[in-house]
Amino acid sequence: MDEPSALAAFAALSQETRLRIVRTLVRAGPDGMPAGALGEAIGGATSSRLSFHLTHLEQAGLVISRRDGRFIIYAAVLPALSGLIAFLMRDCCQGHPDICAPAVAALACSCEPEKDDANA
Amino acid sequence: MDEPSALAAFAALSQETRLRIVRTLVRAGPDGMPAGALGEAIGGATSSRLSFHLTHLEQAGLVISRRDGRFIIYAAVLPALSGLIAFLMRDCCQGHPDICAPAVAALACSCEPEKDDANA
DNA sequence: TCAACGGCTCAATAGATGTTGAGATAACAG
DNA sequence: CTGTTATCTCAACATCTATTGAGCCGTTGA
Repeated sequence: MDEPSALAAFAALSQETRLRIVRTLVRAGPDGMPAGALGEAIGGATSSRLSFHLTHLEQAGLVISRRDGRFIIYAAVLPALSGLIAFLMRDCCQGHPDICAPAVAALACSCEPEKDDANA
Repeated sequence: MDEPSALAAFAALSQETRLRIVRTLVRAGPDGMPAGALGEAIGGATSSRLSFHLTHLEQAGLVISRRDGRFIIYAAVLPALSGLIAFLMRDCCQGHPDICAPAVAALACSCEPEKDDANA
């Protein structure tokens, strides 16, 4: 993750429609979901607007697309998201992990939606 | 962390000068550094430009300021940064940690300044 | 082949954003 | 009190960005 990539990613995430798209795709998991369903999930997005934002997100490397019949399936790119924050937090504590430990711990919790379901 | 806050934070980070400010402050640690030194560290920022961006970052909750004599010291707000990615990754694996484990692991490594940073 | 459907592309418009330069404010030293 | 340093404020301008609506492309099934 270099500076231009990070800038592009943050810019992509700084827009309401795009942020909702990414969050919806994160929840959708690795299988992703088609553009149309995405539009319904986030609400009030015309075909053209949705396409514009999806293209923007794909160019920023935050989502990927694949065609399945007449649908186009989009999915979130999790490594891009984590790489983003890694870029931001790099050298955050200069060898003093106690400084940033709370921050890192908060991140790990985002994987556990309250239910302590075991591994898979 | 709610959606409007996250949008403001991502917008704040989507600008080259501001991203550099935040990263410089993250490296500077909890003690922060004065605006002038910050300007020299990131290069080519006039007083007015720097102030504009610092105000923007402070309103987004990513940095805080305090006056020390005739200096104004700025420092990064680490919880805001981690809260940001937690908001983004929430429910990322729906109870299947193996999906997002690599992403989370990448974040934890950002505390170790072992790898050489080739930022642009 | 055709029509229906899902999604994309394009150009124009309106709104948001960053930069600049001059000036103002606050604190310190003499 | 005066000058200097450090930083902020303000208004104008140039630039970038999002939205809209019309139209196009590819896939499917009869």
